[in-house]
Amino acid sequence: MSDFGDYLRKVREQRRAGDAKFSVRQLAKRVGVEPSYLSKVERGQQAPPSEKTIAALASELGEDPDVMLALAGKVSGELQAIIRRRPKLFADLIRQLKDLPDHAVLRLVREVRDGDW
Amino acid sequence: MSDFGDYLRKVREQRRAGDAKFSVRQLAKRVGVEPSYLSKVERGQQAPPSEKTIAALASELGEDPDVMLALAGKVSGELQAIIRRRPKLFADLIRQLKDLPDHAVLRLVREVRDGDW
DNA sequence: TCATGCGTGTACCATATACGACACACCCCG
DNA sequence: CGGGGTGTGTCGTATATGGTACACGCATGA
Repeated sequence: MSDFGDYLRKVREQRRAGDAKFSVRQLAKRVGVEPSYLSKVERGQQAPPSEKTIAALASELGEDPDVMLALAGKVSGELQAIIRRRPKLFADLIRQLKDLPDHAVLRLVREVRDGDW
Repeated sequence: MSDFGDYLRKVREQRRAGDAKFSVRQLAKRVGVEPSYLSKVERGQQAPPSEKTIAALASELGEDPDVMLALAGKVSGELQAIIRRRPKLFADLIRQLKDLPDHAVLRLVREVRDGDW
């Protein structure tokens, strides 16, 4: 049940179909880890990498870092820092939004972006 | 520069002024850790405890767990799980709210709470 | 045939996290 | 003066995290 590994493998193989630069070995090299390590991660024999490594993978693969981190069971340190600055405020808000449907949350995002906030 | 330790000590000593049950030893016992450990945490000789222990401390002291976790440099696993379920949505929203003043965010919280969402 | 690249198996490891165990010196009060 | 409670110093440690190092067998193409 390695969500992260399965996803990583799937994406990498897709990229690889059109570009040999996406072999385990070459990707590992660009990302800065050992090929055997990356291989184990893909097969779920190894827990997902650190945030730093995941970010590098996402960047190389053209994927969303937040999504990949989520699959790894993590939340980016940057987001955590934002929350920590105003813990009550953000904790309340997030809990309120927990069960709201996507479109409602999205509406909020847009409202904030476009509004005179 | 131990934010967490200083805060903990301050709060505990306040409670202690009116109730001897808030000695290091007795609080430690209720919380389920060794007194020497708690003492070191208060003085910043020891990194802040785990989320579980912080939650127990907050509960015993009548403090907000999210605030104490924030002082410890953490974000509750519960909140992280909410974010992980819809990473893009929440990541976008949180980043948008990053520099908004408190009252604006608060307005949002209320809006969601009261609205026909 | 042989160098090159591929994915992977095995073994090992450095650092961080989150504490526990125990003893010591001090103070109070009965 | 002794028994209980107080805070703290020292030492040790189990587990998790996030990897590295190296070798093996297979494929492929020159």
